Amino acid sequence: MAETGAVPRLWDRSRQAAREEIERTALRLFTEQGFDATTIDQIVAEVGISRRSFFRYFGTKEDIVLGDLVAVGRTLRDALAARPAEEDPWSALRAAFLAMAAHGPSPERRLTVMRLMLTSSSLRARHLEKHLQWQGLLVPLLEQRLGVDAGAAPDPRARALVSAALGCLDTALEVWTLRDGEADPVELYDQAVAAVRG
Amino acid sequence: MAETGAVPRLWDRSRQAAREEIERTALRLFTEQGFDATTIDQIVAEVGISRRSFFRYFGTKEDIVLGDLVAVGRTLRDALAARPAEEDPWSALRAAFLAMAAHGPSPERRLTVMRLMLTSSSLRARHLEKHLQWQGLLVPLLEQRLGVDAGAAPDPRARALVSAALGCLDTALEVWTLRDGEADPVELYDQAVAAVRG
DNA sequence: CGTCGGCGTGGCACTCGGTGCCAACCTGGT
DNA sequence: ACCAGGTTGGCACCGAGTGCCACGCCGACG
Repeated sequence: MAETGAVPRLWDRSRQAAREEIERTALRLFTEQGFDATTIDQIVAEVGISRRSFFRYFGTKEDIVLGDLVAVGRTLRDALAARPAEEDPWSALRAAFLAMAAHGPSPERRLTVMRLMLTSSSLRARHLEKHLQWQGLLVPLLEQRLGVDAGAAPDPRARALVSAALGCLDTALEVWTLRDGEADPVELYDQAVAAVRG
Repeated sequence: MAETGAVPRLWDRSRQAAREEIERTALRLFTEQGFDATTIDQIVAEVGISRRSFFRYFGTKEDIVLGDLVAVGRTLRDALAARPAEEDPWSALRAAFLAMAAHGPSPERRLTVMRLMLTSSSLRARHLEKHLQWQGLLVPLLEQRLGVDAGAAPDPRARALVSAALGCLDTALEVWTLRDGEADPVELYDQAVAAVRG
């Protein structure tokens, strides 16, 4: 009860190992037969754990693929908060995305995940929900940056900026995936932003 | 077998009436107790039809609120296709949105729907899926407009533009809802676009 | 007028994702 | 040896959907 999160306790390691084994097996099945066509029962049968235990590692089936959305959102928010206040919104958001990307998974894993996302609409939907969560974290920071009065009537500007920037990010990653990871994601993002700001 | 869809047959009217009654009852329950907390069983019990029949009127629970996403998408695509080819993308998309809005529901109904959407994440997710469908319809038109070679490697520009514009639309409607429908949605949309293109 | 055929409907059984609850168990500390 | 916290698995259960089939209403046709 005294301490939480600071010291990684012993069993954390085996727990992490179990998580990773579930993840590996599940991703293999997903790519083999498709995300929607793969059932939880299949996964737990191959891993050798019970259905019930599976849900102690992953809250939902989509979480296996999407990972910890909240944690990534927090690093994104922190990265944005760390940018100088005078920086214009698009530059600040771009820098924050770059900082987040540094903490992300390997390109191969990201490619696998993105390929799955392009084929399963339920997965896409959850992914978009994640972006909404991020929006909730980023909008206040951007409103502060724009000098919006927090007490006044809701203002569309910060929301629209965050939404557009996340849209550019998604677009860049989607095109990157369609090109089998051959192109530079940052360049694709910049092209997307340039087209939007036209 | 000879004819489909052209002549509205007799029973279409009562079928339409049934649909509307389900819709009314469901929307009332949703606003009273929340979307997620309302079960299909509750709805069908109040309307007096069977569970099985409900699913012949609405494919999913979310469809009651969201309506026919595909049909709206088609009118949106047609409206965009009808714009002159020289028009710049943002203006063309704006005009297409306005044309779509003319075919939309009443402001009260839209306000109810939007309020529900702001409270249920599953509803939001399906709504975003709908936008993805729209994106699939609009992107080819916009690529043609931008002179993108359809056979070449995927290009992020048209995708980003559509995504950003839809984001602005959503933002405008969200803020409009947060202001209880008092503001002018078109003005909010223009503010959103201006902030993005800043 | 009787019957045939199409169509909506209801009911049943089933799948799948997800949750609450509880008993068994392992493991480390006293 | 015993206790406590945490893990696991099994069971029952819920809610959204789907496939299948039998019933019943209706209009058409002989």
